[in-house]
Amino acid sequence: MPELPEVEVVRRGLDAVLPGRTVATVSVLHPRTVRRQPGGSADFVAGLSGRCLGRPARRGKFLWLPLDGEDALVAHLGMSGQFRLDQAAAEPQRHTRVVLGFDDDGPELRFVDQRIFGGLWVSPQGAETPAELAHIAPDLFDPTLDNDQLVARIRARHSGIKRVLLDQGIVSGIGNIYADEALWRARVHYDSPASSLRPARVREVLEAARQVMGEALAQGGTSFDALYVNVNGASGYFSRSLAAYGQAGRACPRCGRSIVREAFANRSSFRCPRCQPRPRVRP
DNA sequence: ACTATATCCTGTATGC
DNA sequence: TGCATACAGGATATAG
Repeated sequence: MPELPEVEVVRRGLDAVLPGRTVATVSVLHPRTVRRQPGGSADFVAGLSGRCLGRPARRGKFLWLPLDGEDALVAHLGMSGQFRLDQAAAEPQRHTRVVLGFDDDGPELRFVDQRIFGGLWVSPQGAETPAELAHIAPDLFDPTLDNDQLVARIRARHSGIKRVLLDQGIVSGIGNIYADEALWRARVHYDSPASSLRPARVREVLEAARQVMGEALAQGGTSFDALYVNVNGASGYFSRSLAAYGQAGRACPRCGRSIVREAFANRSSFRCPRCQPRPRVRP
């Protein structure tokens, strides 16, 4: 599942190949992929054709490519979205949803997405920051992030700490994997009320999230299967470094107790029962 | 305003 | 073997 490190790997892959190239052809193979485009496929094609791409930017899990002029192509990978750069003659991947061809001999850009939770759209005047992302908070690597203000916002929430970490309007880029890993590193239970954590504790959680995502990025991201790969189709290697996420029944790398899996908000949460005991104050 | 949940989607794994 | 069910979980609309 692409979270900040995986999306950043993709951004870097696109950055190496796309800037300065001009879109010649746009094929929308599944309308759902452009569901956030006002005017649908026709407006998406019209908005991209003939445009020259700039350097890709990212906020949290969102990517965007400035277009010549002031607009931008915005992308979210969702659960299973991939950008692939392949020569036009190469066999198309199953679940290819959108293809951009260019006016040169370089590779075409394919958006492949099995589950279609991802999407693409053209944001008018979105080159600087797309208006549709106004509600997405800065991520932990954003130089404009105000860490003290973030700590205060987190502590102002009446919800469990993991729910708050996953709220992209508070801090962006963290998903289920890195939330569990950060909480394991900081030895915090996912249901600890955010408002009950001391500021220093919240800072520790954020620093743990920053660290684990930084390490994951250095290893090319976390891949469990072919659903997350870079623009060349290669997997990242961080899954072998996970301490908690997906490790139910395996020994906690710190204390040896068995990691447990628990239902959490229609999904799963993994923790060490000894390092991350349930807090006395229940939410 | 804030919080929680249902929903979208498809391939894979598991159970009977 | 075949069928049904659970599961993976991003963002968002909607309900409370």
